[in-house]
Amino acid sequence: MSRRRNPAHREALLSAAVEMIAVQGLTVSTATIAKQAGVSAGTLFNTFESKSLLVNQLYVSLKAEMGRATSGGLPAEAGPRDQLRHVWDRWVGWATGTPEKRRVLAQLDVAEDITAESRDAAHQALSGMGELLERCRAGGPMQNVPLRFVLRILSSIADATIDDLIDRPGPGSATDDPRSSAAFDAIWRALAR
Amino acid sequence: MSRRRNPAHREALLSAAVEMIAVQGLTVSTATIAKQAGVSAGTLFNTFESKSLLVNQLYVSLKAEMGRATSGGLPAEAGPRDQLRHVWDRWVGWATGTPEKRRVLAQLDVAEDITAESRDAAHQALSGMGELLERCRAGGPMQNVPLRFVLRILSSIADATIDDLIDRPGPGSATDDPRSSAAFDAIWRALAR
Amino acid sequence: MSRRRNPAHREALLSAAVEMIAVQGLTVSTATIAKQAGVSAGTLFNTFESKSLLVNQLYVSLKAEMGRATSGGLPAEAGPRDQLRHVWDRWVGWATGTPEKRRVLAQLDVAEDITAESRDAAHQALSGMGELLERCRAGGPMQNVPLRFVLRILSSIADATIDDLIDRPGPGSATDDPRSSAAFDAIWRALAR
Amino acid sequence: MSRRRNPAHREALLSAAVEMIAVQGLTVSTATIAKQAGVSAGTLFNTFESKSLLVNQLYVSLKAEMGRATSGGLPAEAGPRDQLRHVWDRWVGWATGTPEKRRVLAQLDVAEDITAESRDAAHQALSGMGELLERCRAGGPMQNVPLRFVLRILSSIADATIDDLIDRPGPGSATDDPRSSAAFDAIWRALAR
DNA sequence: GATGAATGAGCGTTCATTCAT
DNA sequence: AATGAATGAACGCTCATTCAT
Repeated sequence: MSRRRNPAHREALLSAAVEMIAVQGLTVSTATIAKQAGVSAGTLFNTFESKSLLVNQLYVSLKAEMGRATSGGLPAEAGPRDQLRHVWDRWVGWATGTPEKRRVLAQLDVAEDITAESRDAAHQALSGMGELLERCRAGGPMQNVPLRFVLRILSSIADATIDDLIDRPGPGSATDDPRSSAAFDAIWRALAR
Repeated sequence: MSRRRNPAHREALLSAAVEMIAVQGLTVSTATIAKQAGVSAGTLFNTFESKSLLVNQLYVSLKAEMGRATSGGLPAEAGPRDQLRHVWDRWVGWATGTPEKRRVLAQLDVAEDITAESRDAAHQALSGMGELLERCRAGGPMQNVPLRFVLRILSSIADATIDDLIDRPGPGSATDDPRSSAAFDAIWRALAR
Repeated sequence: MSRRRNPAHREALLSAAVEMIAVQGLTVSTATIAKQAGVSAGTLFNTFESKSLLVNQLYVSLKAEMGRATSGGLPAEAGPRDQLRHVWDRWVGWATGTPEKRRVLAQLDVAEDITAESRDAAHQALSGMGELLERCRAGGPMQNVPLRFVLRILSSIADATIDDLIDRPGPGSATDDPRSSAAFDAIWRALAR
Repeated sequence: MSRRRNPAHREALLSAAVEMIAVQGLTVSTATIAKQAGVSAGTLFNTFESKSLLVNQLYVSLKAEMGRATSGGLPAEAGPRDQLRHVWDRWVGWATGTPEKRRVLAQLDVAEDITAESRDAAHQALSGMGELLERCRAGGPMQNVPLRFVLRILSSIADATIDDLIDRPGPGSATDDPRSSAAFDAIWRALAR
């Protein structure tokens, strides 16, 4: 008999994990996650095999969601700056819109038991940005360091900006906040000729 | 006269905590830390009262060490750029020189049970940079966002740079690595007029 | 369908607690109780939530058992003296028949972490005797002190008698032991007109 | 070199033990007792060798104190009833006057690690009452049970009376409380012809 | 002798995981 | 497949006792 896992369980458990990890950290018990998801302790392990695997898949899944949220609707006609700004706005918008997920990702980024494979898979999520970034830095001061490094710097600035916007929300939308614009300008000045 | 408290224990425990947290994460057992420090389980609790307090004091102490490593020997005569570069080089040099401590700080930065008081104390560590940063951004594009935000961006770039240098060590010293210079240039372009 | 909670565990744990507390006192470890009950350490806490709760429920349960053992089969037609003697015989018979339970009750009676609620619940166990006692003392020398006080005196005499019968068992049945009769006579003379 | 134990330590530790056991039960730590006594943890063990020994000596010492408090000033000319009443009043007076000591004795009476030797020594404390009790019961209904048993019954009534007077203090002095008189009358009726 | 830091066995409790139902 | 009771290793922490000072 094949174990047909109920896909609704998978989603419910991942959502529950986000909610509970956001509040209690990675030390939440599997029992707490299962209860929040409305399934039994056993079902969690039928669905994910181990807590570690659940956490790894959550990591990949959140990064993928972030990639998806960030990449759509790119204005094809626009120049690189406007395109990057578009990505930036979507990035900031998504993350400040789901602070729990951002919070969880911040924990997973430094978590011990996220495997190298998961980290690789997660990096794919932003790989769509690679080509754009390449165009942005062409001829600029960061043209001679690895693209991976540029992406890392960019991500760190994005995360810092997002965390500041979450910790100290401004009066308007996060995307229009002066901090978001200032950070984007900084990036652009750092990258472009 | 009573047996005197061995002052080396405190340092030994903090060092052991760095070593073991770097490898196993914050979930290392107090028994493991004590054993690594060469003292008994009881002595850990004589010295720190709780694991949480040990971790908090470790956080404050590492941040303070980082602050000290970063702040000394500033060339008084030099302009802001050279001064900031001086700080940058020391920062990168210290963190790449003690990758375990950097790794532990990355975990503590997002840890659940670091108290607000500890975070405040930790922020003092970089406060010496505040005035310098103020001079660097004067008249520049980041003059209108909170200094705290600028510091946050700066720190995130430093951490990203350091982590990349640690993950993929270059052939020479970290300070002379092109990534370090590129990141510093990026910061300077982001900050200054 | 889930695995069903084994209802025998609760009884096994309470029995094991009686056996081990009788021998080692209230400081027995939960591990010892669980092992004696033939269940795992975890099951003890699935069943009772804390050691303190186990101990409280044991107290209430032993008092209730004592109440039940004491109260049945009262000869309705008989006079107060014969009725009280009936209760007395059952009381002495039950307690000397399960010296471990008597021993445990003696410890729980003075235990620090028996709650007021548990003590209240326990008092209900002897409340059935209240009315009978009221009839016994009517017009007698103890008619003007609180009934609670009379019950306390009566209980203390019973316990002292039982403890002596347990410590120094006589040749025959405890109920027929001259000490039991002497103590009952003492009570009757103390109470009745 | 002989270990001259400072006798002041002994008294201070026994007093501290009474105070702390009365509040926290027999599980008080030796450190707590030592601190309350104003001596170091080490001195407690220089003075008593083990916690168990401290507790045993405390038991014997409290019983002895009770015996002394109870026995003095017996009116030589008086009849047995008045003499017993004299003892009774002193007993109730002493115990209600030092409720902490009574509380501690109640715990020690059922404690696991009070040795048989300590219990024997403790019984000596009331042995002075033996002869008086013998005279009181002569020709009475309790003349044919062991004196030890009579003493046990008497003690249990005294303790029950004292505990009730402590738990629910009356308006006047404990000795004049109707419960004290009622209990004494009960004893007298139980004992005497 | 007095001190109190050091010790380590032992505690109550948790929780990832298993498995009978 | 789904359940949740059962498991037992592991945890943070305590405390009677020892021993260097």
